[in-house]
Formats: sequence, structure tokens, C-alpha cells
Amino acid sequence: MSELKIYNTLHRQKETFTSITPGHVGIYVCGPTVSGESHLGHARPYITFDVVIRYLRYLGYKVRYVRNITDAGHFEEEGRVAEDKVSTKAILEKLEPMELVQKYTNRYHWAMLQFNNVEPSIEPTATGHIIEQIEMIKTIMEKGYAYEVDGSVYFDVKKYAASHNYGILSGRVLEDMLETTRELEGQDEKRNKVDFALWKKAPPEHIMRWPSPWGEGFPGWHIECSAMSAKYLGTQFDIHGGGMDLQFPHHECEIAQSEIAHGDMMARYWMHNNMITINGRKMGKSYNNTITLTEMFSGNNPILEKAYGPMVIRFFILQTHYRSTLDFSNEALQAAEKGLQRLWATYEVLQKLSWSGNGQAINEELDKQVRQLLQELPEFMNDDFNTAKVMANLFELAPIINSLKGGQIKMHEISEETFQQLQASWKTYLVDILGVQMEVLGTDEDKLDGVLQMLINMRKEAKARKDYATSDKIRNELLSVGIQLKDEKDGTVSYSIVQD
RNA sequence: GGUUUCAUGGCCGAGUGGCUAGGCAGAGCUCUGCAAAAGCUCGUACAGCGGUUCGAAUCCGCUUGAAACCUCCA
Repeated sequence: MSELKIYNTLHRQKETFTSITPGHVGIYVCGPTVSGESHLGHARPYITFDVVIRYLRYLGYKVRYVRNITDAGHFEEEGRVAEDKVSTKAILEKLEPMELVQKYTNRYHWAMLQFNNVEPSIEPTATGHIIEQIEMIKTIMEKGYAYEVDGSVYFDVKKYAASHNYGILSGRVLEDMLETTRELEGQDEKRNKVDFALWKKAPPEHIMRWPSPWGEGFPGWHIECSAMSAKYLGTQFDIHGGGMDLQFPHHECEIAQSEIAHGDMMARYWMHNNMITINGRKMGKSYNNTITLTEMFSGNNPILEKAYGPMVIRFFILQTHYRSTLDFSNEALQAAEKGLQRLWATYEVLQKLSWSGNGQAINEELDKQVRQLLQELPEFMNDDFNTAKVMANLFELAPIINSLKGGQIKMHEISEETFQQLQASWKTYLVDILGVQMEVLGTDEDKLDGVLQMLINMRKEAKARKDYATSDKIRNELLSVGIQLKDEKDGTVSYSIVQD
């Protein structure tokens, strides 16, 4: 089997993946700032890296997956005064900061569950690691790469850049940045405008504040990820992931801080997913063009023609390579919905089939074709997680599977071994790795099934006496509540739940 | 203004030198009481202009257009 290759933003090329500790992988993914609701754009990294984790585990690695929750420390420019984003919003909603954080954390967890994302091994919060952050800042100061001004601490980028490669990840040149960086708050305090805050002094009215050697304040923009990743994954770990828009300044600053504090390039492989766009523009708060996940699921947004279920969104995202931009449109979502339904229906068909050869000759050409399509699946995943190609092959296999059921292709035409592989691979790739899960019936599945079998029998009887009015009524009314009957070739009737 | 990307058929999207994915939509056919589902068949696309090459969507140059980052952002 081919080796796993990952596109490493650090070197702008695909590289063969080897982990620091054989058999183990440490991965850190930048999680949400829980000061607001997650939108469609946020879903992309979580689903992208979910598949990464799933595939690494499938390959046999023991993966420690750390995904943080930022519940303090990010700033937004409002009235040219630096304020903690979480506290700003909390005052508006008249909630305690931690109450607000809890509310959006809960919603975020709920959404992750809807997407069938695997849970992180550790989900550290910024507020839970103030001490670690302060300790790290102290170390950076001791080494002479940070300075204090009036209760705030800044990282000395110019000094760092003299002996280190600042811009190594983002490809930026310090000289350019010195000229082009815009005027921001607190510039007068900084030695250079490219310097970034490690610790900010809290103004009197600020409600999120912690004591520190420099007075009461709160942690800076980027320090949490450096401190928490080092704590749980070590000063150098395997993979660091996040959205492309985090490359600069967030990840670049993480690298600089960690390099000084720990003496290591913090992560060996840097993976960045591309953005989801809407009408060609990035979906983002600044553009005011976001669709929240709750709105996606409910259809409660004027842009949406209908509601789109979490699996539809998952499928939509995975049909595109993670490093390409993905444009939102109702048409594309609906196409994804149809495609998902087709693949899932085929999967269910396949799991119910069993091989029954009878000594007749196999169709070598067909058998070979199936094997080929199956063999390519791991190669596609190994090629920087090309889920789009994995799906394409599953789609190519679908008519073959449906023909095995429909009788257009006889079961003996493929070998037993090939059939077993086919069955196993669909489970592995569609369910285990791509994470598609459509078990919508839940615990009452048996009861529902009983009711449906009764209706199916009633319809059968109606048809037998050519009472088509009754049989069509049963069929149509079931469809209107989201259950579609399928008349099979052999006279049996099956049903499927329509996703919406 | 600087940096970095991208431009594929009606729509969404794979794809780095020849074999020209896949999905959705559309057309025809098979099956069916009629449908649906399923199966079969049908589309020869790569922004424009040059260049390299036996051969380019794929490499190089220019032009045009779009985006991301440079500021919180997934």
C-alpha cells in the first residue's frame, strides 16, 4: 500500500507522513471561539479534521486529538479599544461571561454530534489554562523576546526575526509587514507595529480578568494554543490543523512563541483547510454573510430554499478536496443531498446482500474492475485525504451493487473474495472514514418497522384486487411523511427514510 | 499597495503532459397497473492570447477576471 502523504503548508508541498513516536499521532486543531454560534464555514475544519483523525486511526495510529475551546483571549477592534470578545458579547446579552461561554459551547457540542464527528481526546479551554499561559509568557520574557509596557506584555517580533524565520509558515516578509500593517490599538505601546500581545492589561470595566505578575489582565491572541498544545502533546507534535485564514497571524505567532519558549518548531505538519464561500466571497462575520448551523438544519434563513441535514452538509463538504474553496449554493446542497441518499441506499442494499456463487464462471473483467476501484480507495486517502475521489469511486461502484441486487449482474460473476472486500470497504470508507451515518430511526426502529410492514401488506392486498386508489394512497401518504416505498423486481417492497 | 492562490461542460466539482473522474440537473429506453427506486444509453468542457512539446486542461509568458491574507476570523 502507498504511504500517507500530507500537504504541509510549512513547505508548500505534499510530504510523506511519519509520526514522531511510531504508532502514535498527536494532532492539535484550532477550535471555536464560543462567543457566538457556529456557522457553515466553521463546519469545514471540524469535518475535514474529523476525517483525518478517522483515517489515521484506521491506519492503526493511536491518535491524541486535542481541539481547544477559546473562551477568552481573542480581541476585536471596537471603538479602537482592545476588548475581550467574550466579555463584550456577554454584557450585550446580560449574561455572565461563563454563562455565555457555556451556552455556545453546548450548542457547538450539539452541532458536532449532529455531524457525527469523533470527540476530541482532550478539549482544553483557554480560561482553564491561564497559569500555563502566564508561565509561558514568563519564559519568553526571561529569554528576552518579550517586554512589558504598563501591565501588558508584547512579543518582540523584530528581535525574533533577526535570528529566526518569522514568516516561515505564511510566506510573509517582515520588512513588508513593517510598512503595510495598519494602525491598530495600542500601537504606541509596542516597539514595532508587528509585535503582538501576549498579555493585555484589563481596563477597570473589564469583567474577564486574572491576576498576573504584570497586574490584572487577560491572555493575548495566540498564546493559548501554544501553551495548551505543549502541555498535552509535547513541545513538538505531529500535526497542527486549522482554517487557512489562521495561517497569519495566528499560527505564525504560535510558531514564534513556541520556538522561543520551547526551542522547537511546535508542529511538523501544518494542515489548512480552505474556506467556504457564498456568492464567491468567504463566509465570515466581517462580511455579514454567514448562515449558522442551526439555520442550515432548520432552513430558517432567507438564503436557504430548504433545510439541509447535517449529513448532507458533511457530504457536501467532503465532496470537495479540503484545500479547495467550496462555494455554497442551494443547487449544490441539493445535489449533495441526492448523492448522499443514493450512496446510502446502495450501502444498505449491499449490506443485505450475500454472495452466492454456484460454480459458474466469474466475469474476469468485471471482477477486475471492482477490485481496481476498491484498491484505489486507500491510495486516494493517502494522497492528502482526497475524499472527493473516494466518493467518485463509491459512486462508480453503486450501479454494480444495485445490479447485483436487481439481477442485471449475477452474483457468481464476481468472486466471493471480491464481494467480501466490496462489502467491507463500503463499511470502512463510507461509514468509518467518511463518517456518514444515517441511523435516523433510533430506538423505536422495530416498532416503526412493524407498522410499515403492516402498511406494506395492506397495500399489497389492495394491489392484488386492483384497488389502485388505495394502494397509491398508502404510497403517497407515506411519502408525504418522509418514507419512500420501493417496489423491487422480485415483488418485495422495501422502504427508505427520506432525508431532509 | 504588498503577499499568495484560483479560473474546468446547465450547476457542483476531481484531475499536473497523451488513456480526456464523479455527482446533480436534462433527454431516450428497460422494468412497473401508474409512479418512485434501480439498470442501460446520450454531453467531449477546461477564461483569452502566445510559447515549449510529436502531443497540454495539465509546463512557461502575457492579458483579463475572481478570491484569500496583510485586522478578529474556520
